Amino acid sequence: MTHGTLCTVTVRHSGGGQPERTLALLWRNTRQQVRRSAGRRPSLDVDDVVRTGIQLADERGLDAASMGGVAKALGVGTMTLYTYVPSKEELLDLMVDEVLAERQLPGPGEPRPADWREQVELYSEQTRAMFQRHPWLARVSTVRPPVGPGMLAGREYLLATLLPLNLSPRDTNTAALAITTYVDSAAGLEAENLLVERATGQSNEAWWYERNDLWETYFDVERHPAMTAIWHANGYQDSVAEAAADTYRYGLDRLLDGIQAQAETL
Amino acid sequence: MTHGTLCTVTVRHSGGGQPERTLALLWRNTRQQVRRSAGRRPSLDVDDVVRTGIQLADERGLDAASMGGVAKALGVGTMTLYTYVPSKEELLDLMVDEVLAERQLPGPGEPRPADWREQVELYSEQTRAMFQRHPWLARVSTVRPPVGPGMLAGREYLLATLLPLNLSPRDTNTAALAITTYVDSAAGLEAENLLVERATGQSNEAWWYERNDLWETYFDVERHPAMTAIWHANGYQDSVAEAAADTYRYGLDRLLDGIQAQAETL
DNA sequence: TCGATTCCCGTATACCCTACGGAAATAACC
DNA sequence: GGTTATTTCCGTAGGGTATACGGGAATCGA
Repeated sequence: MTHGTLCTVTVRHSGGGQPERTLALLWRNTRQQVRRSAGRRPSLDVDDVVRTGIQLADERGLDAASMGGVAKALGVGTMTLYTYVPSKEELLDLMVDEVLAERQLPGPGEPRPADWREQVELYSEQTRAMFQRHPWLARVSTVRPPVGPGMLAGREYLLATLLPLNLSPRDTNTAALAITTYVDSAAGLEAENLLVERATGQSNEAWWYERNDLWETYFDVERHPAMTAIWHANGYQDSVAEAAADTYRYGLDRLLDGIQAQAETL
Repeated sequence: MTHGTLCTVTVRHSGGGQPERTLALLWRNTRQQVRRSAGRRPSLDVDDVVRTGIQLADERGLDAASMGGVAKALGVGTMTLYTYVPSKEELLDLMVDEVLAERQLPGPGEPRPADWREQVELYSEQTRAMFQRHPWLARVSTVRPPVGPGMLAGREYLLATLLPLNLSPRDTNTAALAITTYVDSAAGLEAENLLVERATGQSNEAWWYERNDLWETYFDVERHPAMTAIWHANGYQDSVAEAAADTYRYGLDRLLDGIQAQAETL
């Protein structure tokens, strides 16, 4: 491999048959452990493993957070990790919920912005910052997510934000899902752009420039009049990063406009 | 591995340094080939490889579309594929653009629905159906996408749809990006739910049922009043599939409402 | 001191992608 | 027809991944 970078992404279909163990790990900080009596003392702890995985993924991409990589960073044998974490799937679950919990969202009873849109804004900004800190999140599937404290806190906050709109309970839930779908996806795209630039060492602009042949050799103006019109009207952003940021803002604003309009006709 | 399934997903950061070759492959059907003079006759053809990759991914998941798997399905040695396709990255690019091109969207001058919202609807339904046919698409990164005929046709159609709204050129483009972001993400989530059910052999409802401990042991009603309220008001859908479908519809409708409102105030 | 218990981890298996280089087939030319 | 250039075919090997297995090492209670 010369320039291209290959990322292998592990997708959690979590549990592997022992959901109780996974839940206990996810919620490990809400119950205190029973000190076991006999046996060798552990040299690590689950949080060490999870933290190291996150750090490696942040610095060198999700690939670096392999079982071997994490073990080496911790100075232990690869198989040692399996005494702390049942599998790579679970480790990824734990990493995800950990960073979800990093978002600073007010809990029930705590002070928050007055306007519901500003509250959603807070959610969206915290989530966006999370993706910027941990761009590998964009590569992790969100179906059957880790149902840990971080995920539940996010859902709770967003639902609480929407309750005052007095939509039907069903619509309130659906609106929250629509918002998270959009925010996660747009923020993930934005972060992924950064990640790919760092991982390949090539700017997005250089990538497009390499593909100049497209416009000169293959692009047919007759078949793409709208693209051509937008192009000539200078409708395309100068950089991919700018386009991603604009899209994020614009789409979220329009989505919230739509939800607001629906709430006001009730 | 007992129950859990691990998917390794290859993410294209395409090109690997030879963008001309990639473009030539993506647009292979728009220029006719020059018949080479000497040398052994090929027993396959790029389309055979791409089609087989798509078929395997459809039937048995993206994992099955490995170089070895595709080669075996074609009855050739693994390394033979490399005479048709420079790498796995490129193969995935070709698979993606192929299925993007499957969408039946009217080109310039061809008849289409009168209302712009119905036109967007057509785009969204075609895209959604595409994700249902090829759920592995949800696992493929869309940054630095394959700029082939399928992708360009989709962008052209959507932009043409939005032009009559008379937004600024910049906003027209941004609105199109916001729509594709939402549609791809929501449709991808929906398809992925199906995929995971098929891959694990476990329904989403069974998955949640396995996690009953969450509510009984870990869930704190005090810290999650909004979730609890929605729950008691029967706000949660009965099935994950239903929730995904509702979210898709609701979010797209509100997003289009927002765009329409903006267009009408001009 | 002697289990019992727990942690540590080397080895082996089964995948993955792909660089390399030689064998086989074909066409053009002499 | 023989030679040569060109292209396809693909076995082997190397380096990556996750993890099942089983034995060795450490620690506590009795």
